[in-house]
Amino acid sequence: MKNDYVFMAIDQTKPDARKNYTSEDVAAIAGVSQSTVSRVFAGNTNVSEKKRKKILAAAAKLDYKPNAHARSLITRKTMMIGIVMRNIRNPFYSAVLEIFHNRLSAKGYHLIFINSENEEIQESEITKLLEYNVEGVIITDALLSSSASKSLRRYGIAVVLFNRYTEELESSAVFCDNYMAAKQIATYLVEMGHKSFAFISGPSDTSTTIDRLKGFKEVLDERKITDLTIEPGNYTYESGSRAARELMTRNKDIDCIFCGNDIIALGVMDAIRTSGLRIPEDVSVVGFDNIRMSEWPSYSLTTWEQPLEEMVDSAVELMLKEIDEEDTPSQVVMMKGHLVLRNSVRSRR
Amino acid sequence: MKNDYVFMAIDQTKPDARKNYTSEDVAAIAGVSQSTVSRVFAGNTNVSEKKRKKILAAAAKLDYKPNAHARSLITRKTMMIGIVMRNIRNPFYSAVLEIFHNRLSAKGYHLIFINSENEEIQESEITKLLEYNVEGVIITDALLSSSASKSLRRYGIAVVLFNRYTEELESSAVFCDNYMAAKQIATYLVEMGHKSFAFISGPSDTSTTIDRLKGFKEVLDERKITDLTIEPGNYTYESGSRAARELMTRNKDIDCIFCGNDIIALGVMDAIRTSGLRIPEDVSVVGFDNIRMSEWPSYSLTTWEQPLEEMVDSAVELMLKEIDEEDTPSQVVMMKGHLVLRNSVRSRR
DNA sequence: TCTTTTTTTGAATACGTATTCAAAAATAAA
DNA sequence: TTTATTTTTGAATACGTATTCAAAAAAAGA
Repeated sequence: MKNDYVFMAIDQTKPDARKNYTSEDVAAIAGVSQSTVSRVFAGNTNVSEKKRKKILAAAAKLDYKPNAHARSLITRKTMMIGIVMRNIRNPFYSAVLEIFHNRLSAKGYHLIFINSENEEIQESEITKLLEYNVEGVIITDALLSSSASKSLRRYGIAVVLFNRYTEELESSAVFCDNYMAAKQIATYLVEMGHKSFAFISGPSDTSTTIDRLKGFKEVLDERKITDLTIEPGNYTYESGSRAARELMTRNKDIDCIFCGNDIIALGVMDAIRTSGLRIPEDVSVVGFDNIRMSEWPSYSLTTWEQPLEEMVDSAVELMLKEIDEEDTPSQVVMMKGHLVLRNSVRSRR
Repeated sequence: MKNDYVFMAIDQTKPDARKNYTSEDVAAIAGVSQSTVSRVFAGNTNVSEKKRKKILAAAAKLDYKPNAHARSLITRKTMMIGIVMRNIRNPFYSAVLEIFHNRLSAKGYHLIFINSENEEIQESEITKLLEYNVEGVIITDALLSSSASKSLRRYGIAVVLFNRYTEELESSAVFCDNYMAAKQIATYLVEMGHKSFAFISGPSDTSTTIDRLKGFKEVLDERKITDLTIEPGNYTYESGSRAARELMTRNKDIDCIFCGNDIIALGVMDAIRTSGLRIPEDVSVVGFDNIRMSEWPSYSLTTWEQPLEEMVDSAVELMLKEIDEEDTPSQVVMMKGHLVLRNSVRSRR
């Protein structure tokens, strides 16, 4: 009963579902050969103005549109790019998708969207992309299985990892300097007088988590601070609040928490406040990403801004270069970003 | 200086970028004809087990994958569906995208993702989809221009509107019964003793906004309540907080706000709290959608749940039916959903 | 005017697959 | 065994475009 369907049939006379018109049909009407029609639509200049006019008129009459599959069969250009995303529900990646789409569609490319749950994209998930002859594949927040990577390389398909990095795959990548960022965050927290530290990670085998933890720990080690609790998470709100509850029941003294990303941080803040503690008075929280929500007054989260647009621009640039030029070596671009100070951290001095 | 690039060239010897193997190559190795190879990969049963084995072995050796474009050229099935979305940054629609992908990819379809800023999708935005011969187009949170709609119909492409509806376009649609939902919400607020009402709308020409406002107003009219302020918004957080500030400077007495969607409601709540008022003690707030954030303790928003999964399932069902069957009349499915009570509304009795 | 050069054009072909149709092979029936 | 029937196979073709190549037309030069 909860969700009743209400069907209303609309009487609709469909126009006779005719076969799609082809360049041949246009040619017949315009009184030219198929070749000439093709030349017009391929942007070839060697067509007399008179015939071009005629052809365009005929095409308009039929609402003719060239068949992209037939075209790509012969040009070997599909103008399609696969984008494989994990975590599309994370606002950071919604934004990533939007920006990638805007940039690439401006260049005439089309995106085949693939959502994956896997930390490591399997070959089966991309064989469809191979069958469609995409010219490139963008992978966000995930890695490729080595067989998938090999397959892509075999087919000569450009690959760019976004926000992940691994030496083994030998593919291009764009990401933030997570190591340096974490060092800077740790330094900031130490200098604000914090004594007892916690880090809530993403999946422990991701480069982002590894680098962020490494940088964070290194600074504490330098200062001979040993009071660091590491709590596992998986880059979701729920894992953040779970981790925070866990921390609070086990260790009452923690005075600052560095979260693997913003969405974790929001979960952490909500859980801490629910337990009756205040932020930043009792506990300081720092995130990573600077998603839009982090500046909402309910959170006002101090966080690390990843230069999203520049990162995407850079990834697109790498991708197009790999597509256009024959033997581009894979490149890695690391960006800095910067700390955004808000109200989730307080000095403890 | 802010975002320095750090380039590291990785020396990488690409395997000789060879031409893709074709069914002909596989046939040569397996010692059969191209036709037989094709039969194996098209799932045709009339192939002897012996040759099938040989062919699969040869294909595996070459890492052969059939060319989807050549295939679709002849079968007239592309297994591609276009999904045109507005507002992908709204968590509601991120979820929509994820679910559509999961359902459709399970059925073997691939999504071409298109992001649009427009309330009304223009023909130019979908000509690419036509060129690629997508078998269907899903439009979320937007409508089609009449020429775009005509073009799709001309090409015999299935169209399903998601969360929007218009009689003019004569296309299938799936959406919530916004009118009834709004009536129920209004009734609830009235019965909780509220006296001074506000509605923050989406774009004023969208069916969702029109229906929600209509239902809401109708209930107030029935009860002879005239104290209703309508504030324009555009289904974003910012428009929500702006509208709330506007309301509060103009009208101090408002004791409840019905928001066009959840993301508006979050903006409203933050703005109200920032001004020093409390929710629900001073003002009640109701949203629409039941996105995940609405249950976060910082908000705990009372809202209308749209049965997301069922809606997508239904849209997929309509789409597949239109694709498979020749002359399906367009259908409209309206779902109910239900009110989710949380802590953003208080009784004023 | 005629010749040479350049531009425009169409016929033919290739892209990589699925499918038709008739021949060949295998199987069943007699 | 021979004949009838079914299954498997390959040659040929179609899908709709871009491109090559040679011929035709137009323009430029003499």
